[in-house]
Amino acid sequence: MMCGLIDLNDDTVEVTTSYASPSVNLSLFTKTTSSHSTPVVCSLELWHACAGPLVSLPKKGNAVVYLPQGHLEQHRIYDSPLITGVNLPSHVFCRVVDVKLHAEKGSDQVVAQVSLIPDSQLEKKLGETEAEEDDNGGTDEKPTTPHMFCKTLTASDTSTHGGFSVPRRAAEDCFPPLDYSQPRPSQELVAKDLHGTEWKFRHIYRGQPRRHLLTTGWSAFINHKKLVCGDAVLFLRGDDGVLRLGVRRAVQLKSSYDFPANFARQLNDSNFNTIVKSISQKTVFNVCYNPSGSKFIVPYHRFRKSLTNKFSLGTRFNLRFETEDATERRCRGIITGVSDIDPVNWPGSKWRCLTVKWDGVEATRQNRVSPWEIEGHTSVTGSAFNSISSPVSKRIKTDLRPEFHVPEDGAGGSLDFKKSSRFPKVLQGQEIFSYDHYPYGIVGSRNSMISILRNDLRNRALRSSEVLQGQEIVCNNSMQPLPVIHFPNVILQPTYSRPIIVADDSRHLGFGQGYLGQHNGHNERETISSLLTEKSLYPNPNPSLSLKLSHIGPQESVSTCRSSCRLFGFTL
Amino acid sequence: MMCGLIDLNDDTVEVTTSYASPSVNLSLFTKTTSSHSTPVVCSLELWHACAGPLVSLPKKGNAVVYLPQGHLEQHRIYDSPLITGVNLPSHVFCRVVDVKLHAEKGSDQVVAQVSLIPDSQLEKKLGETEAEEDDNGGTDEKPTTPHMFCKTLTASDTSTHGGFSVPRRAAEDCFPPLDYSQPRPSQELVAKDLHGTEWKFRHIYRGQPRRHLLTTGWSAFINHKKLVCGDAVLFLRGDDGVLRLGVRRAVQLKSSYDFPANFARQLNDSNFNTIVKSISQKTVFNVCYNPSGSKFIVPYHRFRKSLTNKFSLGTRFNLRFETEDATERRCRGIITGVSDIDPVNWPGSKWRCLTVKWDGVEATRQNRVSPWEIEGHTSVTGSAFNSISSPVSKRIKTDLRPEFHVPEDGAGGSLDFKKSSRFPKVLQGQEIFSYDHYPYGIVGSRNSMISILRNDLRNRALRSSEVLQGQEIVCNNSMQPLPVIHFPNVILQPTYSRPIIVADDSRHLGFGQGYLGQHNGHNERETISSLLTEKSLYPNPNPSLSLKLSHIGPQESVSTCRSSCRLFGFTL
DNA sequence: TTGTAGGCGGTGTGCCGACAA
DNA sequence: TTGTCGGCACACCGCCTACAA
Repeated sequence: MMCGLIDLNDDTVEVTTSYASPSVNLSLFTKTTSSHSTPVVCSLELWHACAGPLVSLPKKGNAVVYLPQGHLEQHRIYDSPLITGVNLPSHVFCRVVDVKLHAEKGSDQVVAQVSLIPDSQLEKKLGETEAEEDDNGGTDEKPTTPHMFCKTLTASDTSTHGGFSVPRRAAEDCFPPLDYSQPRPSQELVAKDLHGTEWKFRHIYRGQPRRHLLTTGWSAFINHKKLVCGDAVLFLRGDDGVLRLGVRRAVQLKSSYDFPANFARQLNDSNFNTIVKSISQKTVFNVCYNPSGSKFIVPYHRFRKSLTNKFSLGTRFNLRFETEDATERRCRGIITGVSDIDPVNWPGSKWRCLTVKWDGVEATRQNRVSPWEIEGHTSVTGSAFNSISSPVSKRIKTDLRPEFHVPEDGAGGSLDFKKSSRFPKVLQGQEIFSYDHYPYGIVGSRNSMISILRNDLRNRALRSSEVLQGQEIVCNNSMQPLPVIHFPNVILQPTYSRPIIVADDSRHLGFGQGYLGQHNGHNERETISSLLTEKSLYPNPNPSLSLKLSHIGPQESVSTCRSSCRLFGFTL
Repeated sequence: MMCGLIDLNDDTVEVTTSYASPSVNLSLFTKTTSSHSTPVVCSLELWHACAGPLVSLPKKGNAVVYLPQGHLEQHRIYDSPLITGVNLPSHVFCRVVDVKLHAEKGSDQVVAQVSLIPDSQLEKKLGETEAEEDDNGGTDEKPTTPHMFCKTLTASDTSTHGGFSVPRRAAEDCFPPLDYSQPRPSQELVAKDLHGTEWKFRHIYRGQPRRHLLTTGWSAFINHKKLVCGDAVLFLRGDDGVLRLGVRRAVQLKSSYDFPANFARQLNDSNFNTIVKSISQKTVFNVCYNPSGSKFIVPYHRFRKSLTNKFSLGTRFNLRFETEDATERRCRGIITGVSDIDPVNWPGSKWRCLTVKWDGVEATRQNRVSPWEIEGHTSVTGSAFNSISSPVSKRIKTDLRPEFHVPEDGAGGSLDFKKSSRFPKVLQGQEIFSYDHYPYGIVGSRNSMISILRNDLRNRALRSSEVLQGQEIVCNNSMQPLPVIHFPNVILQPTYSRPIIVADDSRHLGFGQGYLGQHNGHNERETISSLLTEKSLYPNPNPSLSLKLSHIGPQESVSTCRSSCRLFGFTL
């Protein structure tokens, strides 16, 4: 289920050592890629822009430590029968033979395929205080200034009712100029995604006051990528003049029909037996490295440094991490213990061997970290949480040069990893939602994600047999099983004439753009689940998801809503 | 990708010999079945009705011959690297341990899972003239008379424009009676398919003259099953009063997204290495037996008999077979040679070892048959092709007892196979199309299959990324890549105000029910392929498959057709 | 008896400017 | 500057009868 192969090699340093060609069978990969036949020469920038600011990748020739334990954790095949009894070292010292960038077909999630070869020389050198290897840190960072912007999709952007509202500066920066002398200038935009697929949009400058809009073509894009309110799109105009676009999801799309394919691919591609064999024979093996998953490939220097660090109980530390909305954040904690997380299978492993206690509200974070993840207590002024509490006035920032910043490297010294530092702040455009600044949007807790709805629900779920998680099948007025979403303790409310969905603690969870019917009026507050059941009655000639609304706001008559729905993924 | 497990065992004779329980890992099967959680107690009749009149299945305890060569042929993994070098006997004598009936999830195609155990006793007995084993031929055929009918779907039946026209006798025979005293009597029908899924339909008796119709719910069924004009549905009311319905496709649906799953399942389920191991160790193994594929499980007696037959060159023979429209037919030929089809891998195999020359128009059939497939020249009066040339006056026949017929067994003696002889003629309802009797339908050559079209094409292909075979992706007026079907040498024509699709030799291939627009008129006859390209231009606000029409019939103004399309599978 | 055509109401989609935050 | 709303055009869906084969 992958395509859009991106060869990173153009951009990497020449590897001084030469390695044998990979011995692992990549036939599955090759087949799948060729079956989609996308010989993509795609933008490295786009991959990194989609990956987010904190994603770092090893480069060809780098020395790294591979942690099988973390790899298994990511792939959730920890309890697979294949794995038990594997006698693998918990830390495998390797050279990076190759790095290839991919994007998952269904979700557009970025993935890197890293080819590693075990290098026992590295383990021997562990104790030595040799000079740092020439990893040639950032010298090859071409000072390209791609014109790009990233915008969190609003309810209107993802509604079936209209198109995409382009921030003015973004349009001027990234899109070809329009002839503003015309009354309604417009042009056709063509943008390539990570897979090399071309998307065409009508770009028009109209309205009073005038603004940039993407109209025709936008809905198809939204549908195809299954984007919902709260996700973000990014446009990027390279020096070659080619317009590219990418996607960053607020919640990782775990498409029901993607999962098995991915699972199979992972099992095949990084089949653990193959990896075990390769490691014992010191031959090249491939791992699929999902940057948003667990970081089981660690720069050698960072790992070595973490070994020399003293982690006494009570030591304070910092940890940088990336939130789901691509914001880089820090949090602080205190080391409370050192112990194996899995003493049976992985005795002596450093993988998440530190138990910690987090400061403040971060207490909900998992209480284990790996030594190389944390940084010594550097004096950071300001609260670690100011990005939450401070009002964010702008939702979008174009990539202006002065805003570049090089992330402080703290104690880790990850110079041998290529950071996505070219677009460090841009992705912060995906701001953390707050009621104050995003009144009709989505409350972005990781576990509450509602989008604007429409009848696609029916099309997609019924015709394509994609039943979404959390849905129940009930018989509705179409007389066929329809997926119905249960919103426990959620109340549907209208805002003006269009409904918004509100949790019973009055948080706004989203709103829809359906039409309010002229049916029997209702003023009571009722939960949606009951309403769905009540409305799922025969006969009703036109099947649609019928919801009753409670009364709120300036709406006089509130009644049944024949909702126009767009709903992709959803947990509550 | 299977569900709808049907246990045949209730209906089979008690097996006298007891066998070890299957040693083959069925976990994949079990998992998949349970994941769909359809603990179906489903009708054996329905399975056989869907399978067609000529499908025969072995029963528990039967003696059979398994031909690995034919198995591999069916699974098209003949050239798989897994298979080379396998040293398997070409004929494996087995006992049937178990038979389980399934239906494929995507296509509703019937499949049987047959568990076999090698039995060397059978091979030893080959030469003996022992009394026939008690296979208990047809004694357990309960004289149930299920009320059923099978109807080939018309263009109107599959159109988005309306519902399903139920033949009167069929409705009276299979559906609960309506209160005809009412002006428009109606009821809700619930019917279970092979998977146990319930489908609900509004059954109404209305119109002038009055007729039975299925309205609400029908479109959803058509969509879900991806049925097109030319396919057939069958309804069956069992003695338990439960209404069931099945599907027979005119052209086997090779859904693009089903295929990989099936392929994987087959590889896993009847993994050839496993089978090879089982045969050498004489343990139970499972094969997925697709009755419409190659018949690689042959009744022991039939196989033995075929060995004793003398097939001298020039011998005339009959062969019964099933056409794609479920009609049982015969054709005649003459034996021209005896030779191994694959002397390298399967020397001495009887699998399709006879080369033959067919009489008349059947010359296009493949020129190899297996000895047990053919029957000696019995005196059959009438042409072998009369079912083609004779006009078929009725498209539907209810299952009236007097119409039962027991198929002649010819020389094969397949008494130890359970035949679907309960509904021998009903499925002939899927008649061979002819222009005379089916003027607006589909010309049913195996390689020309067009259905009514609608915008589902866009929904399904674009949103669900199901691109149909034979389609090309071009940019149309929605500004996104849309699948566009190329009809070489095909001309679109209107009939009254709705278009029909006509081949350039003036055969009607089908028709659509789109609305004719008020755009630029065209009277020329043009091929669709060029029209599609021409109309795929920006700007056009409402994306749809735009076709120009040539002028024909009583339509005054012929112009661009914003077609309402339903198109599932298609080759031309 | 039943296949197809035309009528028509309901509703979803998507482009537009108005308006206000 | 840009998010949302109401209006609107238009196309599709599906239920109905008329008519004719």
